[in-house]
Amino acid sequence: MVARYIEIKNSIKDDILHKRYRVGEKIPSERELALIYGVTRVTLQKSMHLLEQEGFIERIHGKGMFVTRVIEDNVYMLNNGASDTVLGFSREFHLQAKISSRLISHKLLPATPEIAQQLAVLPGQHVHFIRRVRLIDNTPVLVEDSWINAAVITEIPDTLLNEGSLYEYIETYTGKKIKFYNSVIEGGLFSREMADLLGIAPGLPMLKVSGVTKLEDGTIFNYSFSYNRADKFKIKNNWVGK
Amino acid sequence: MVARYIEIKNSIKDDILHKRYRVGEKIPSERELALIYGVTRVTLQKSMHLLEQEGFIERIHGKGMFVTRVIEDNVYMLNNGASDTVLGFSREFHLQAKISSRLISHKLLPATPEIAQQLAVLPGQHVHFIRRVRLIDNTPVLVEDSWINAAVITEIPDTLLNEGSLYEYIETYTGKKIKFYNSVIEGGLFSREMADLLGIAPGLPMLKVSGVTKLEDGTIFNYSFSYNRADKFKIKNNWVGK
DNA sequence: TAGTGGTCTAGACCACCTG
DNA sequence: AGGTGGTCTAGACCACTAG
Repeated sequence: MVARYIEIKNSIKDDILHKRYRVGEKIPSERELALIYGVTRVTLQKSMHLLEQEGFIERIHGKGMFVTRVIEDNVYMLNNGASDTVLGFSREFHLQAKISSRLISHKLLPATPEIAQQLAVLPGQHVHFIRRVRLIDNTPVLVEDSWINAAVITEIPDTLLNEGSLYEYIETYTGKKIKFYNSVIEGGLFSREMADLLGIAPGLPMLKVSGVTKLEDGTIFNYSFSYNRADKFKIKNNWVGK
Repeated sequence: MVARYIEIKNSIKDDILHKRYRVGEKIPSERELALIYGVTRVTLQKSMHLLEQEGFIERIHGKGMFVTRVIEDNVYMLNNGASDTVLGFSREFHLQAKISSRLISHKLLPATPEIAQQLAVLPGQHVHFIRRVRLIDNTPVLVEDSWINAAVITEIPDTLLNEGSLYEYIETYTGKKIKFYNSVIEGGLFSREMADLLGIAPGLPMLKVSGVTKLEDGTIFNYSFSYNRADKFKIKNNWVGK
């Protein structure tokens, strides 16, 4: 059950990605597009506001809507903001490159006070601890530590952690979509331990992303840290006023 | 002329910040709030979707809307996403701390091809080059290089660059609001040159933010790089699905 | 079943931009 | 003046959650 305004947004995004509209070009007005797609202006506006937030168009009062210059790059974008859903690493990049993982550790542990607080469980409750090195085209690019509430996800097969998408597994396992991802990004340097796992020199620059992931019903299931090679990742940020 | 849904959003945000609603607490339903504020549900929903994006509440289908745990921290947040407008450094932090600047350089130069492309002007057109060290409570925390289209802003007083808010000056100068800020965030290490300007050791971790700033009519007026001490700044990221 | 948020309609008027 | 996006109304029905 996909909302009409999402379908329309994706349809127009497709038109932009397939160059049916060119960069800088004016696309049809709200009233025209509403007629074309057979919806009211309110619905169409929801689509276009989304598309603006995702950085594909600019809406300019009195003038119209224009296709934005798209940033191409040779590094990967964490959070390109161009998705309706929280995808996770595998689903985010699997179309662009070969994604794989090396499982370093997977244990069931009692939650420390800090972990318990972040996962909104009682200290001592069982949580999965998972450490993985993640690779793009067979090059290690990041280390990820995840704590997962074992009351939400009892069983996590190790084969999945080496190959599949954990987020996809959790969505099918729980029957709920992932909706929230609140994260904080910091800059830092790779420690000896992390650098060894990635096969690089310690002291190189790192982007650290930490945060919690929640299902659409508000359940927190994941608290994670990822330590990303700063030469491999950037973060895009499309700020639109009002 | 402030839109009603912005007023309502700010009113409820205020209620949260002043603890009139507590963390985790359920706030009144859309229908109740719409009645209270004397608007329709559609208008009220615009307010609440904004508030969700800014990370103050979570909307949960079938349950209600809940106040989110607010992250407190001893470092400063670049892009806390909690503003309707692009504020710039001075206006972003002046309520939290004493903000000042040290003007290192201010020249009028012909645009290089790269600068010209970013500012959407012809190479050789005049642009302001401004380098400033910016301080929070008298501690240097970042170096910022800005290129500003001199066709949009002819005159920039040096006193302003040492004391005031450049963005505020530009909004009054042009009579237009700043609407777009498209930026890219990277991790890196401080070079000798930058470290000397900040009075720190080279090789310390840095967050580099580069991007262009536009007015509400789409005019690009600023192309800038800022080099931020990674021990002083973080970036918050509230991802909400759909 | 009752209450919640999610989506959508068919209008209306306003503010901004261009010729 | 005519076209554009920005805001807002007064409804309606659907999907999810709880008791």
